[in-house]
Amino acid sequence: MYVKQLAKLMGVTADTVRHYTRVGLLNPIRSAENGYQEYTKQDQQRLKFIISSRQLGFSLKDIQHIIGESEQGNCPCPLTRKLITKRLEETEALFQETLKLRNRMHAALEQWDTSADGANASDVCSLIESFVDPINDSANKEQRNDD
Amino acid sequence: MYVKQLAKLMGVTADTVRHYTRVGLLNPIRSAENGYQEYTKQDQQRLKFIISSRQLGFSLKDIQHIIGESEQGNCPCPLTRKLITKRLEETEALFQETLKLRNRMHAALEQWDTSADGANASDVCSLIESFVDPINDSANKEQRNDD
DNA sequence: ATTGACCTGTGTGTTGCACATAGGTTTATT
DNA sequence: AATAAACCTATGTGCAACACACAGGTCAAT
Repeated sequence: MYVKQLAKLMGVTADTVRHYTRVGLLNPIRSAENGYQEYTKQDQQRLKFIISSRQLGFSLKDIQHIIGESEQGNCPCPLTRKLITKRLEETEALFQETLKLRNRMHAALEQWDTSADGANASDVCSLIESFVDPINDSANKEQRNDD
Repeated sequence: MYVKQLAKLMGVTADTVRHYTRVGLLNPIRSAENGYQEYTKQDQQRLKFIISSRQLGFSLKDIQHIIGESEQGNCPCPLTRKLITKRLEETEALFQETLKLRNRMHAALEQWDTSADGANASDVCSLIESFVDPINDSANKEQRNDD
């Protein structure tokens, strides 16, 4: 089975399969005849595992470590638990940051709705330069208490 | 003013200032004496603009375009409005994806709380391989209607 | 034999910096 | 003045997870 076929079968791109191969997560056999990578059922199962792991937020390096543990005969589950805890913290942080960014962007669009282009004196773009974040604005600091 | 001083003054790292310089967003003058980059008040204002723009979700390339418009004598505000609309869509998408990922991770931790390590037959990690996403599980599809 | 469609591996680009390195400058000390 | 320590600089490279461009190989139909 060549790269494209495996990719299609598993619902990813051929480039993704090649990438996993390059970093050593998949180990196809190089055909002596045409130099193509031949993927086996094992690779297919492995790819399935990678996709599942990615969906749970593990990095490719995480997956390498987990597979490494397993291949050394150790139970990888403790490592898996430890890693997902760390990734969850990161995801939580990203979530909060993205939420705040989204709110800032909404606030900007609202402010810009009622302000004409180039109304203010500015050097580059009056919209951006005159935007004031309603959350971090010092006039609103009475609402918060974390400084 | 050298790179470190400007960076400290504006609350970013020297590497960040160097990066902005490398991509052409800042235009310091190279001292003929020691080869160092000399930043002026103009660069300082420009950096302030960049930081504000980044906080609103603009990419460095967006900022380049906005500045380019401004330097060509055009009002960059229409472009700014257009760009932030696109970025907001992306941020919204990222937000939703991050939210779903977070939920999946929480669900996994819950499932794994009550399942012992290596309890299932598996090839790499029983936890990951036996995890079933409660949202995308076919048994729960009656709750959704988007397929 | 030849055309065209499709496939392959390899190399490079993407984003926004952080880090490593080698060397220059400044300050303090002897 | 010489020297050492502390600090600074520019430049090159690394990171994550692929996507894309490129040159060429393969296969079926003509």
